[in-house]
Amino acid sequence: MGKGRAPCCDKTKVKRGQWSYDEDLKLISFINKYGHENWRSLPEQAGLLRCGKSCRLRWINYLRPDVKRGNFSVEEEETIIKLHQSIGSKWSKIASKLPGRTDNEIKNVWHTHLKKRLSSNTNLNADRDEAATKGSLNREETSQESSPNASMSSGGSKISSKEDGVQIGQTFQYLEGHSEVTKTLQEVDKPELLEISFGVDPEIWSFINGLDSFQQPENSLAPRAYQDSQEDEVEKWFKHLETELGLEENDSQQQRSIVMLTKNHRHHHLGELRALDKPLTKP
DNA sequence: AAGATGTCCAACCGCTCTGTT
DNA sequence: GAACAGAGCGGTTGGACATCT
Repeated sequence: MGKGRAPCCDKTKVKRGQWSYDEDLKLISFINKYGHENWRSLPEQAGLLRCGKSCRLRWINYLRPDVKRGNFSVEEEETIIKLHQSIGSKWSKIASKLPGRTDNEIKNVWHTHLKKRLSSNTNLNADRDEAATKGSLNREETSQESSPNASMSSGGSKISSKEDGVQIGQTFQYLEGHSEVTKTLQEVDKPELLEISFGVDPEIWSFINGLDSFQQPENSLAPRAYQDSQEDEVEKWFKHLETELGLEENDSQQQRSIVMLTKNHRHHHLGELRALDKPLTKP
């Protein structure tokens, strides 16, 4: 045992800010191979210039296969409100009652959405109408076509929409500590996620520009079939990228994880396209 | 069209909790 | 029981994006 408390990391030697796709791939492939027994030593072992805490946060809040993204259903929001009233800002406790949701996400939703709603008006119904018209949280944009439960991949009826390569409901394994955990793939591939911003290496764009028919419409709420065809293209791109990064493996578990990652990331990239509002053309 | 302002969310910070020696 | 390391938690912030003027 050393003396005094060691800093969690050397701030001058770690990268901070937005995670890159490469970093995500490294982290997810490392955790799939070796698990995350020790967050402190993980970054070095995984070849990441990141603080262990940062890796942990990234994994838990974003890369973890069972993390559910997208809309909070009315039921989920009401659960948050009720639990917050009873136990206060115990976000991790609240998160434990909402499968697939992270404490950070719940906290954000509370601070940016639910708190205001409660303070301005205690009438939930009136506020829901307001939220719907304002399109708050940019996730309501598809609310007309989705029932409150439509965005939930757990709790309600099991969604089994077919996705390219993976399907909702598909099970897969990954390591958590020393034990192998089997998880069911939840719906993370939501059109509304196109709004999420993501920092992308400019070189990646030059590669994307080489892809045919990968053009983002002005309206990100494109028909589902259109998005699916785009996703096929992006899938090809990610396969190429994995090869380039030397992350391609025969290990089926890892491949599944990478698919998960790519499915998360492609939304970021699509969102980026939308943000840039630039047509992608062949060089 | 462009600057100002508002909103949202990923990530960081620092503290507390828990397990280990 | 004390001291420490590592993990977890909750508050806060910075930056990207959206909307307003």
